[in-house]
Amino acid sequence: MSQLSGTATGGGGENLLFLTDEQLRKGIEAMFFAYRGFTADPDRILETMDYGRAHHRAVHFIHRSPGTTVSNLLGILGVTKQSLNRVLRTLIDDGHVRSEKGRRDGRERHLFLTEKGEAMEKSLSDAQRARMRAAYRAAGPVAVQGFRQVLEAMMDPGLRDYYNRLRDGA
Amino acid sequence: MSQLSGTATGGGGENLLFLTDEQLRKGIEAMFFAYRGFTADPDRILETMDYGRAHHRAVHFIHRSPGTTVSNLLGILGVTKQSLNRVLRTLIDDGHVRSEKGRRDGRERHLFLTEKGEAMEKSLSDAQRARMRAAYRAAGPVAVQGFRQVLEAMMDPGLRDYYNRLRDGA
DNA sequence: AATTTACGTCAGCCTTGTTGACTTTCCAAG
DNA sequence: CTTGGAAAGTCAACAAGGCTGACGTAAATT
Repeated sequence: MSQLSGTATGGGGENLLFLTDEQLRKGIEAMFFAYRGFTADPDRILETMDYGRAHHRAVHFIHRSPGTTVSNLLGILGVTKQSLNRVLRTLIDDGHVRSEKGRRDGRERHLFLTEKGEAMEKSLSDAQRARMRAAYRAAGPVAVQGFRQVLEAMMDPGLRDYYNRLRDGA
Repeated sequence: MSQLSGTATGGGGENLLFLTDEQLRKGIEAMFFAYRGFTADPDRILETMDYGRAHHRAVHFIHRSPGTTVSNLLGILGVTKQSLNRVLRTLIDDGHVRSEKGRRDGRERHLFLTEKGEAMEKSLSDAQRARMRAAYRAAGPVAVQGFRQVLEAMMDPGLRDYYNRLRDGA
């Protein structure tokens, strides 16, 4: 590490004019530990119902975009249809998701949460939002703005498009 | 969505005085998509060497804290010793990691990267840092500050302690 | 001397990802 | 109207990487 960074503000080391490997490494570790926290609460709930993170992801995006198709979901989640199908199968069998044949295009299946599914989604996202809300409150509005900016810049372009399409109401 | 937020700045909707479920959901999705980007580059490299994310995590923290013990690593990674051992076993067999019996406490095993291991770590972290650096550059120093603040607030307290201990040089 | 700690390992199980092959259904273009 | 290709579902087999439980060994602690 160069002596140059010795001039940065003591404790925090917030001088980001040059992005040292040190500072980048801290960001990497922050992502790692924060993601653990991010998933911890829903994970605990999912465990009690014999579901996993994969189910949560599917439920989240079906809730977010009711009537979305399977191939749409495949694109968002980035898994194979066999993998998704296994998860979707159990969700449908358990009465959390309803699959409806497309009226315009009969090959497509449009996915919806049932009332039961919506209730489950709510319990999962309530837990996740609670932590997010606490973090937002603790960090403040300016930090939240920066948080989102950095995350968006980290996404793969293709996924960023998905993200923005969702954001603007797909 | 209440009409009240209609007064927020047009495009961004950055009024975060009340944390709506909408805004929190965007943050949740941002975490999801960004984490995918975060792991994408190392994942591609790891694939070529028959390693997975688990190996990357182990290598990262051994590089970060050379001489760290197995139980230390267990605490940081939050997996069982059987799970970690499987990964560690292959890393040692492949000559990426060296395990050294403790001199003060002979029960402990201190873990180090070999030269080969350091080289691998560098190729992985170079890739990950490149994306992080680009994101930091794109978002700017203020955003980076906020990014870190929110992430830290999202961590579980126990993991936050680990994070800070690492941060301040363990 | 007995107990506890740190580590390693065997065996078996589960989730969630993968590939490959095959079928059904249906839209659209020739 | 036929045919090609897209969307979906399914079967089978496999791998990574989690997990639990049980057991063994060396070394520190009491």
